[in-house]
Parts: sequence; C-alpha cells; structure tokens
Amino acid sequence: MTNETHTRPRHDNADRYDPRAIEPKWEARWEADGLYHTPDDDPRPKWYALTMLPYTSGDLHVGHWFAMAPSDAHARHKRMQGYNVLFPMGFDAFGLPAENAAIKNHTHPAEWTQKNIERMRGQMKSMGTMFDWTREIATNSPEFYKWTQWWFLQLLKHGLAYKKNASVWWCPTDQTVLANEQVVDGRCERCDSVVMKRDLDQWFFRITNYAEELLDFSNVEWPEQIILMQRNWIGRSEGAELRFGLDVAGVAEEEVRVFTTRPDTVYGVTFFVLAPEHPLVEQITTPEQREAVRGYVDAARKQSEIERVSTEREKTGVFTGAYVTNMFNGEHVPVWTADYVLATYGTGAVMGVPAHDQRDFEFAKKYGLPVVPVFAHPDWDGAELEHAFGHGGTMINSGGFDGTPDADAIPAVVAYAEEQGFGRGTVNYRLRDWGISRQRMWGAPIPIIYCETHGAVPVPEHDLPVLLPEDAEFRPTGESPLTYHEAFLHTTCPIDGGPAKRETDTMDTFMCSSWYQMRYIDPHNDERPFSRELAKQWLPVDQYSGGAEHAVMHLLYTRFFTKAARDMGVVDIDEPMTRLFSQGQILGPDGQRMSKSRGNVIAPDGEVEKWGADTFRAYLMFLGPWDAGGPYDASGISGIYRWLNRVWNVVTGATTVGPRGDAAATRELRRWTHKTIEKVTSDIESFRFNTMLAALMEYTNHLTKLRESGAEIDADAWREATEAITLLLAPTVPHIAEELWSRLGMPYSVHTQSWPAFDPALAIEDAVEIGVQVNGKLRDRLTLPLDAPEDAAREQAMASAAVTQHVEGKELVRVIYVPNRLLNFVVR
RNA sequence: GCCGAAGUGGCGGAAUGGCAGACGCGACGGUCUCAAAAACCGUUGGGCCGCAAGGCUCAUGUGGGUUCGACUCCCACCUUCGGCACCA
Repeated sequence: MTNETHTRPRHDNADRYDPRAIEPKWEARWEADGLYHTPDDDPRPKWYALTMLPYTSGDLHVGHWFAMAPSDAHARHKRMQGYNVLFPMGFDAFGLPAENAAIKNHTHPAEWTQKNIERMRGQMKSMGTMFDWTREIATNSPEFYKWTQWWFLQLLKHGLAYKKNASVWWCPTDQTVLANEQVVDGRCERCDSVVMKRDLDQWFFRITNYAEELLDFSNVEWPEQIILMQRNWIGRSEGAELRFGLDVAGVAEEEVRVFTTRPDTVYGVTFFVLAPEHPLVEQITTPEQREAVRGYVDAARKQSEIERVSTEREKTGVFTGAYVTNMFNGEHVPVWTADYVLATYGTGAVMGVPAHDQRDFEFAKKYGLPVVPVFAHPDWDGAELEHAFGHGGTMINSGGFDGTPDADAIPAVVAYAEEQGFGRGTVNYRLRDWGISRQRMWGAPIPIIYCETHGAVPVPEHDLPVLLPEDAEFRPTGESPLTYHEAFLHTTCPIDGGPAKRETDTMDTFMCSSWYQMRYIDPHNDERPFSRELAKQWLPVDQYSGGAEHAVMHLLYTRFFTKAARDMGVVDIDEPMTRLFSQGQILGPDGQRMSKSRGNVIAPDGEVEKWGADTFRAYLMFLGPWDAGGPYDASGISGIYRWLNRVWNVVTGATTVGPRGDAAATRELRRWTHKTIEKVTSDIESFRFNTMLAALMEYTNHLTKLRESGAEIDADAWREATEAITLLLAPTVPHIAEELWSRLGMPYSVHTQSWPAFDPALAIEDAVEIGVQVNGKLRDRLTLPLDAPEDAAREQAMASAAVTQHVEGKELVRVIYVPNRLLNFVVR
C-alpha cells in the first residue's frame, strides 16, 4: 500500500447494478460447480434445514417465495457459520387438486403434475436458492411411494394400522365421495345437491397409542403457541368411564359406558344422551319413538361437527323411549339422542347432569327434564337453578358422599366406583385415530390384497411398489377409480396364489409428508427407505419451517411417524424436527387466502423479471415479521431496488481512501461495522429478517454519507466495511453479493466464506442519549458517557431548565435511574 | 362455537416494562432536464402556541386496572386472520 491518498480507479464502476445480467450468470456458475451439492462425507458439523415441500398446484406464487427465500437465507447463513448444510427440496404431488384438474382437462393427473413440477423447479432455481437438486423427491414417483407403502406395511406389522367403519361425505347426484372442502353449506360444491354421509370400511393408524408421548415437547424447541395448539388438539382429560345398566329387552348389551370428567356429579344424572351415530340408538329405540329418532339421526348426519358442537346453537334431541339405570343410586333415567354429543369423543355418550354442566342444563330446560343439584355451590342460595354450577361446594343428594368437599369428591367417587364395579378412573383424549383411506385415484395405493380365504393380506415387501396404473379412468361411481381398472384390481393371494382383489383405496397425502424428510438423506436408495448410517448422521431436522396452517395435523402426524419408526427400530430419534419456525401466510390483495378459485393468486414472475430475484427475495423478507404474513402489496419493492443500488455504489464506486483517515471517524466507521455485524447476526438467527434489513439499510446510508462527504477514509476500515456488508448480504441477496465479492477482488465464492466476526470492543458506544422524565413525562434529553453513575446524570439533569421548571417548588419523592436509558423524577 | 394468533401514522412496520413511529413505501418540496421519467437531496403522526429557535398537548382497536412509568403486564369487550381431523 502506498502512502499516497488515492481514489479507487473507476474501471469497474462504469456499469450499473444490472440484476438481469448478473443473476443468470452466477446461477449458471453455481450449478456448473455443484456449489450447492451437500456431501455426506464432510467433516464439518451437520445442519439439516428444511422447509415444507410445496404442493404441485401450478406456478410458484408469492406465498412459496415468502416461505422459501427466508429459509434459504437462514440455511446460507448456517453454511457460512461453518456447518455442512443439507437443504433439500421436493414436491408434494398426490392429492385432490391434481384429480380435479385431470377431470377438467381430460388428462391423467400424472401429466398435469409432471408439467407443474418442471415449471416450479425452474422457478425455484431462478430464486437463487441453495437447494441440493441431486436430492429432489416427488411423492408421486414410484421410487418414493414404494416406501410410503412400505411404511404402511410396517405400521400394520406393528399393530398400528387397523380397519374400521367410518363415514365420508357423499354426493347422491355425482355418485362420489366428497372432501370436506367440497361440501359448502351442506351441499355439493359442484352440483349443489344436499350431501349425505356414507359408511365405509377404512384404514386407520393408532396415533392415539402415542397420545401421552405426543404431549411431551421436552425434546423440541418449538414456538409455544404451536405446542399449545397440539396440546389442545390431543385434548387430554382425566375422568372416569362409568357403566350404566341398559333396561331394554331384546338387546344383547346389558350396559352402556360413558366417559365423564365429572364422575363426582353422577348422583345428579337425570337423563342420558347417545350420539346419533351411536350403534345402540337403532337397537334401543322403542317402536313409538322410531320414526322421530330416525328422522333426527338422518338430519344430524347432514351437519358438520363444527355446527353440532357450537355452544351458541340451541340444543336439540329426541327421546329414544329407552331407559338406563344409574348404578350409584338405582335410578332409571331416560335415554335421548342429541347432536351435541359426538360419536368420536369418549364413548359417544354423555350422562346428563344439568345442575353442573351448562350444555346439559340448556338441554334439560328445553325438554323439561329434572335438575338435581349434587353440590351445594357457595354461590347457590338453594333456589331453583338458573344456570349450571361448575366446581365448588360440598356434595349433597349423593347418598353416603354427602358433605364431601369438592376437592376430594372425584377421587372418592372413582374409588367407590372401582370397588363396586360401577366403572374406573381413566384418561380420555380428544385426539382420534388417523383415517388414511381415500376413495381416490391420485394417491399411493394401499398395499393390501383381499383373498376370500385369508382376508386382508399385506402385499409382500418384495412386491412393492403397488404401481398406480397410468390409464385409470375417472367415473363418477363413488368408488376409487382403481376399482374399475381390471388389470389393477385382479391379482392373486400372496399366501395361496388363488384369485384375489386389490385394495382400491389410496393413502392420505399426509402420509407422504410424514416421512419425506427422512428420504432426502438417502433419496436414491432402492433397498431401504434410507440407510441407518445416513439416518444417524443427518436426523433429526435441525431447523424446520412452514406455514402456521400446518401447526396441528401435518406436524402431529410426522411426530407420530417418527415415534412409531423409533419403536419399530427404524430410527434412533424421538422427534422429527428439533426447531420449528411457523411463518405467516401471504394473502391475496383481497386479504383472502390465495387460491386459484378465488382468482387472487399473485405470481411473482413479472416482479422478478423487472427487479431481479435478489430484490424480490429481500422485499418479501422486509415486509414484516416472518411469522405475520398478511395481504400482499408490491408497492414498496422499488425501495429495496434503490437500496441495492446504493449498496452497489458504495462497494464498487470510487471512494477517497488513504492511510491517514481521521481517527475519530475511523473509530465511528468501525463501530458501525461491528454494530451491524452484531445486529444482523442476531436477527438472522432469530428469523427477524425485516429488522435485519433495516439495520443493513442504515449501515448503507451511513457508508453512503461517509463516502459522499469526500473526506479521506481510513483504507483498512473502508475495506473492512465493504467486505462486511457484502458478506452480511450474501444469505439474503446471493447474486449481487457474489458479484460484489468478485469485484472486491476476493476469491470465489462468497457463499463459502466465513461469516464476519463481531468484536464487541469495537461496537461499544462512547456516549448515550437518555430521556429525562418528570412523573413519567418526557421533559428533556441528556447525552452522557456510557454507564454514567446516577449522581452525574442527576446533576446534569438539574442543570436543564426544561426539567427544573417541573421540579422546583415540589417535593421530590423518588428518582428512578435506568443507566443508558432514562432518568425519572417523581415529584408531588 | 371451540383452539391459536394479531390490531401502532396515508400504507408495510419498529420499539415486548423505560425517549412511540426505526427502516421502507407514498406524499410534498428541491436538484438535474426543453419537458417527463429515472436518479439523487430534504421535509413528513394529529392539534395548538410561536416570526423563529422551540414549546405545549393528544395519540398504539374499545373500556377498565396494576405501575414512578404501559404499545408492552392483568380483566372485559370488538374486529381480523389461521386451524377444527377427506384442501394441502
């Protein structure tokens, strides 16, 4: 370095920031070099970063970019921190929309899906993401769904899959099964017919076996609200299962069981309710009541559960004509059926205690059923009840339990019930077993063969995959289209070789997404779903991210799969994903969820073409907190582009530098550099991309002012600044960072560099401005040395007229001093 | 309805018990230009006082409360968003 002051030559400054030139250039270079290929044999510590794979719905829209760009930035940052980062991508390709598109366009869903995959992959590459495309998966490929079928067989082998009868929505006009989404106000969305329920034999997974363990989140660092939602979804309740005697002649059952969280109120039972779907309803209904009950049950089955359990709606029900006996007091109480009782919760029955349950109270009032208080609640004056009383008080009208205080009541009654054989204490969960059968064609076939002799026989593993035919037709018959594909349907029994038929239902697409993260680690393995060694090396996912709409179902199913896999000896982990970030949802400009049917899907292609991928990535990260989302509005994007131009000018432009920069100014510049490194590092680690970018903008603005002041800047400090800003930008805007790095004369690639180190000594401030308040109102500001003592602050504050005019002549009660923040005089 | 979250300038947002409005958009004014666009520079929450410097005051969905001090904590309510088990 010479001692002469010089201006950096302008040879590289003739051209302006041109994303259209530099973005394709670097993407081609990265791809040619395999820069983003993640080796398995890298000695650095591993970091498995994953973002939820997109459904192959068509084009990549703004929401996809909103999910992927920030997670890419985070993964890139981890790479610069020295991790061997695995950041794969794939396609969730089975499901209803592909089938709908196929019906509409008279094509096969595979065709539509493949076209979408090609397009989306290209769009993702143009985003400048560091996805390792050598590990791409598509859940509709036989190489993948072979192993989805394998999972089904393992779950079956370990007693976690079973068949039972369950109902689905059914359109009598279209003769087809409907998804919940296709039922709008009780009608078929396509033909507007009133829908009904149909009962079918379907496959279920015993996720409830894991209910208790799924409530344990001690091995994950997940957001509290997601944990809370999962807890509530699982819905653990302690209580008792009580037996009631069935007083109906000609019915095989002698009793009916009920789950209650309030066994201590059992002496207050004045009626009994069965869910309309409860199998006993049909059996116990007396001939006089039959017509009314049947009509009621049919009507109930046309309603959604959301409508049925609404506490706002007036309760309805019908008397069955039958009675049960309360074993505790020998009383006979009438059995009703009512739609506010769900067959899927508890035992599908409720013991009606109107005095102590508000829903039961409303029901009893409406139908003139007696209300018998069995707790003397402290707020109760002994008059007729006007509403139900919850916990509190002591037991009354309860035989030998009278006088028992509320706190002891439940254990006492449960102990008595167990002693007498009336029931037992138990735990109930709201969580239900997971139904995975779909009467659809575009999914992984369930690998089961039905033989007249041997029943449901699993397809032998060596016969997997059960291939989905490529020429199935779509006929509105209500059964899987596979039923009508003769070559698929007819097969032989794996046990005796006799004629047999295949299961024609396919699997819920949530099965694919329950284990896909395990496949990325060994995506081309055709012997096993993945190798044990690679699983040990890569699992679990260190950082997962995806839409908050998956808080419960997908994220619970994949936890269940992982725990089941552990118990089957397939993996050694308890949880699939250690850390989770739930990003918000980008809505259409109308504030609604983006969907093709609403016509509010924003494709980013035009913006990307105009401003470049870097600008668009940074804009989405700048919009607001990543977990917030909200309606999309492109109006601010020019600000990001202008900022990147300023960065370009600062880094590549002619700047007066020299060896004798002013010492104070040099100190100030280095303070800015290290403060920014600190802020950007902590923000990117905690996914606060919007404030990270704000800090980078402030830093850029400072550098721009400094440079345009024309004063000589210390050459080393300036060099440090331009390199730092380029490195700090690399995760967010990978193309321009690579170009700037190259123009700084640094070795390729910026993305393999180390993250800049933060030096706290250089970042520290000499002086701070604090606020001075009187009685909490701001009256003045003071500039003080860092960590100034209270005495000094008070002395300086009392020299200010703005402060003293509010203090003088009053009694000083208290002084609150928060160093480097504020000083507050409390006067009277 | 139930579960979870959010409400701050004209707009996106910042600040999570300590100086409300960082950063950006937009708007307004200016530089450059024949002109416009682009680019760049400056101003910008409302009201009041002041020629000005500046000062006063109101303001974080609504209503209460806790605190020296509340966007932040507590209670009630309103509105919006996500999920509610076959959309994914």
